[in-house]
Amino acid sequence: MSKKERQQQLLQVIGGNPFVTDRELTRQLKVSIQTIRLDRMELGIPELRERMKQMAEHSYDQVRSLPADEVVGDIVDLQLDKSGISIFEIREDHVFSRNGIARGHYVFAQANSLAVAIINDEIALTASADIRFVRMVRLGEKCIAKAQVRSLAGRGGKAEVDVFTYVGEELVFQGHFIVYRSAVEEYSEGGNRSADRH
Amino acid sequence: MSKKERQQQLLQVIGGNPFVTDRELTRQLKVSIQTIRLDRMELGIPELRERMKQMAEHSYDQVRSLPADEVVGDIVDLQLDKSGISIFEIREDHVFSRNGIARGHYVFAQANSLAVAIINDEIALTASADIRFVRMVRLGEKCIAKAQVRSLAGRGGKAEVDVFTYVGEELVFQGHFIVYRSAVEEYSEGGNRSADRH
DNA sequence: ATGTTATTTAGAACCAGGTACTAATATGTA
DNA sequence: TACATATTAGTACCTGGTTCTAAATAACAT
Repeated sequence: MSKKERQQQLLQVIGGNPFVTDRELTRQLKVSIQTIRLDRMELGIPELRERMKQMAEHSYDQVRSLPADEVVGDIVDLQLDKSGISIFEIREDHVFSRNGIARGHYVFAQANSLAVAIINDEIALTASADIRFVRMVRLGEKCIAKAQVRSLAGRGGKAEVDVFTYVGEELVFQGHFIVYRSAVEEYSEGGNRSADRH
Repeated sequence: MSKKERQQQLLQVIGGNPFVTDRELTRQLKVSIQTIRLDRMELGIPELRERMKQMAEHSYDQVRSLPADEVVGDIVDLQLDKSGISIFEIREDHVFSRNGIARGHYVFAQANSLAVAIINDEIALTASADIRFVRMVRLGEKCIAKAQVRSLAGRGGKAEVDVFTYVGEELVFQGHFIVYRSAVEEYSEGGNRSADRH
């Protein structure tokens, strides 16, 4: 068996079972452990422990990425159909554990929540958005999102809301949201709106 | 600080960051490494490597047991730098209580997480996104997000990822993500990590 | 065959992050 | 004071490697 063939097989075996040790590989491929290790080097395959670590980190980040908590940002100022401000502090839960940089969807969630809350209607849902993460946000930083309604189609139409999020003076995020609004009664149980928005 | 208090703190610290070594724990709890180890014994907390192994096995089992029926809120298929699938079920926490419609940022979060997870680099961050909420998603519905990498600029560049989210056959969300990627070496312990993922 | 290069194997030193075990030293507490 | 509990110290050992040097083997052309 040629070197290339063997390395292909190596990729296959480790692909099929990433938890295999070099010693087990020597049995399957019938070469010395040094050869296995040289092959791993050449193929850029990390050692078993590193493979497990990466899988663990990946899945750990994954778990934390499904936001479990409801409220994203405290709305400190709200003028319905006009403007609003929300504050959101980046905590451990909101960042990648590797580097302490905030996951984008938390920054988005703050802006989205604000864009929806600002609309004075029974139902307000985001229809589409065009967003840009201007700079990374880090653990401990306080994001201040400022929203402005740009246009309001009559009842049951769409609204356009711009949101700019700052850390201090610095712009970190900007988004242009199209928000559906309708006083449609299909779901409303007649209560006054706004109470359950954040 | 009493033994019980310390052990409570130990549980907390390891719970908050399972990747912590005993040595780091001595710094945080201000006791000797032997005490840390005795505490771990008593509490039945395995060593760091075992913890990582268990996490890795857990996620690996989930990935390879592609049930498509029962799994909730997780990545069920992942081909780094190519494509991925994630499933997320909308529960009470994720909807407006008034009408049972999912808040947009949860749907976005699923897509964003997937778009970032799919990128095979040390650091991957969303730079910008263009998204559309095609139809409302309701309480109890299962969102299946499918991501495809459309382009990959060389190391340290940007990647474009398209994500389409379905409930059953119906498209509910679509997004075009620009994801920053960099193999910044500050954290990398060398080696590419593509070969060992299925 | 001879020299040349590539490939494979061997072996020793070292590392992280532990376990297992023994023993000494606090710190209480009855 | 004596005894028990808690804490610290230290050593030997383990796994699954890395790094390095060096030798043996194979492959190939001249």
